Amino acid sequence: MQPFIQASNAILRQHGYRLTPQRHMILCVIQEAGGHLSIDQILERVQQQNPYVSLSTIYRTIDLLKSVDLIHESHLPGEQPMYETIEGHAHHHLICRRCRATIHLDQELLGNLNEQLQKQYQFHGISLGLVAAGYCNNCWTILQQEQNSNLEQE
Amino acid sequence: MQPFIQASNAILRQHGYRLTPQRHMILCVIQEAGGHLSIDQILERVQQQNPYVSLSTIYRTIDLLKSVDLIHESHLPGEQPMYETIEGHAHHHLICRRCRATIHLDQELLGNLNEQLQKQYQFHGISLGLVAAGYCNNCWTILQQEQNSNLEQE
DNA sequence: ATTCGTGCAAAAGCTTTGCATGTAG
DNA sequence: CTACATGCAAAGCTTTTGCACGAAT
Repeated sequence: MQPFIQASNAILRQHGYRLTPQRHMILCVIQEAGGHLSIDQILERVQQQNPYVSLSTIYRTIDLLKSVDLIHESHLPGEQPMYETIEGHAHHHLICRRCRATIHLDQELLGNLNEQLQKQYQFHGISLGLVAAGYCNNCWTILQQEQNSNLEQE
Repeated sequence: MQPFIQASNAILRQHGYRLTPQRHMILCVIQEAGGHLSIDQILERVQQQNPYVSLSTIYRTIDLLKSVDLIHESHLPGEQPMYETIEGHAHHHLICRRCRATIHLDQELLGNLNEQLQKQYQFHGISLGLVAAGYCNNCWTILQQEQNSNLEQE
């Protein structure tokens, strides 16, 4: 068994939950994807292994995994909520507004911002979420071309 | 008329839209609030001025204002989407998970992150959105007390 | 006259819940 | 045996859409 699953099992048991086959599948699917998965995508991939897993189980499991901090939810404006495993460190995202390509950014980018805010505003248990949206080089070029051809038509 | 409304009007007209009474009210409500407003809160405040404005108008107007970059949407996991005016500069937030107090953070906090990302990933037109969520000092104290009394009951 | 915007009501999603059945400890 | 999990179906929300009326150009 993968160490990731062993660790997850331990955490679940600490909270009084069992690692059922469904929960196991869902965890594996999310981890193997590496990146963001929506509820739909999780359902689809889980059902490839067992078509009888229901959508409500996905929802309930996601809630449960969130509550014990095994997975993290991020919710970009205009998008479905996405889920990914946490595995110890937070991460941030750089997204292309056009092709939706997503680059994962390192926690270090934000330096000591966490402690800074904690001190300055006396907040506790701060979690940071950075979303950077722009246009990747490729899409930027395409957009430029589109603009040019629009101008010519007028 | 406020300069903010004049500017908004100009931007709307540039895109071929009109500044209708409803759109005017919605813009004012969001700007006057200063911080984050949800769809519900916008509807409530708009209807204090005119009870016959419908929810679908709020949705449609919000979509339109987003599309011309007059307002910005942020969507924290487990919360409703929130809206605020942009007014030329990005801003970031520190939010208390319990009392919802919102502190506006300075753009400078993120330093040259923008240029850094631009160079490193060759992205263009990057806008940054930082959301920091935690517990303010007051709520943190209250939560501690609640936890203690829960333990005693068991 | 024609295009744009709104309100209403219905429809469409997405998410949660109640309940009976099944499973693990 | 008891508590926990699941699947199914129904209910609950939030958001979007179709359509007819009204307003602006």
